[in-house]
Amino acid sequence: MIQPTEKGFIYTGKNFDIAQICKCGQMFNFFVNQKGNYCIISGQEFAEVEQKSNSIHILTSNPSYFVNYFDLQTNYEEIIKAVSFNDIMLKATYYGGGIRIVRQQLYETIVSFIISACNNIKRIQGIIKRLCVNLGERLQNGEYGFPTLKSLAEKDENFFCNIGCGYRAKYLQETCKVLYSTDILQKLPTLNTIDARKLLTSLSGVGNKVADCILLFGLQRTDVFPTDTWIKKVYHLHFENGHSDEKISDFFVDLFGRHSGVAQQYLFYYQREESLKKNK
DNA sequence: CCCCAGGCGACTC
DNA sequence: GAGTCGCATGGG
Repeated sequence: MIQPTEKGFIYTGKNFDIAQICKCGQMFNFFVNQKGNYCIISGQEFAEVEQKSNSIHILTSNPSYFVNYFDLQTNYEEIIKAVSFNDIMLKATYYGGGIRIVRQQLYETIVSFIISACNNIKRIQGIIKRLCVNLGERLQNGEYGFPTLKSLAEKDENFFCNIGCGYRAKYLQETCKVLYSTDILQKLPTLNTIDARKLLTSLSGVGNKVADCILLFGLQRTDVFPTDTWIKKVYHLHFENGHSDEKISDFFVDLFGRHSGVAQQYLFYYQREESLKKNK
């Protein structure tokens, strides 16, 4: 399944599509290079992913980091079987069968999803890129890593404003400072999902939806179901009309249980790609 | 010009 | 607890 090479490693397992992984809205710090390969920056680590028909070539100086990052020890075929019990999920898992939930660094996830609030994905990527170029360390290949928490905590509201964060500037400044000067980041992984969500929503700029994304993408809690505008479309099209975000989230957690977060990614990707196609 | 984007916080009742 | 509103900025 995982075979080391001189330049990284090769993955020959199932359920891996790098375009789907990048486009399902879980991470923002990536780009497509001249060869058409997806390049991922996570923290200070970098990987170029070459998707071939029967194998995934991952070029990186830190293979073990990306074996963990891409969640390669988890069997997604089992999860797909478990959640594909109705028509819409059969379609969504067929459509996005190569999605995996990547294991991102916690503070990077918190910062990224504060930026994501009421924002579009292109602009989120632009803001994060500017964060990296302004504050991140330069990597060997000329790209910039994600800034350290310390460097973020030292910046004032004006800095975040100037790189285009809009009204999220204050949230970012406050939360980075709090994360740097407390033990919240160390404590979060030790808490159960309910208590971790409570602690997360005490942070500036973190409400229920952003907290659920942090729980899912930064703390690997798949028993949550982030409800955003795309999920609301799915809910209204295939289930019921109305209801608060909170109720929609509860409905889907009841439906999907411990696989809720993964199911959410299939539905998000399916609905968003379908909508984008129609608008072309 | 418009509406929308992986919402949040403050305020109201 | 639920409903409204302002918030910055850019994509389409």
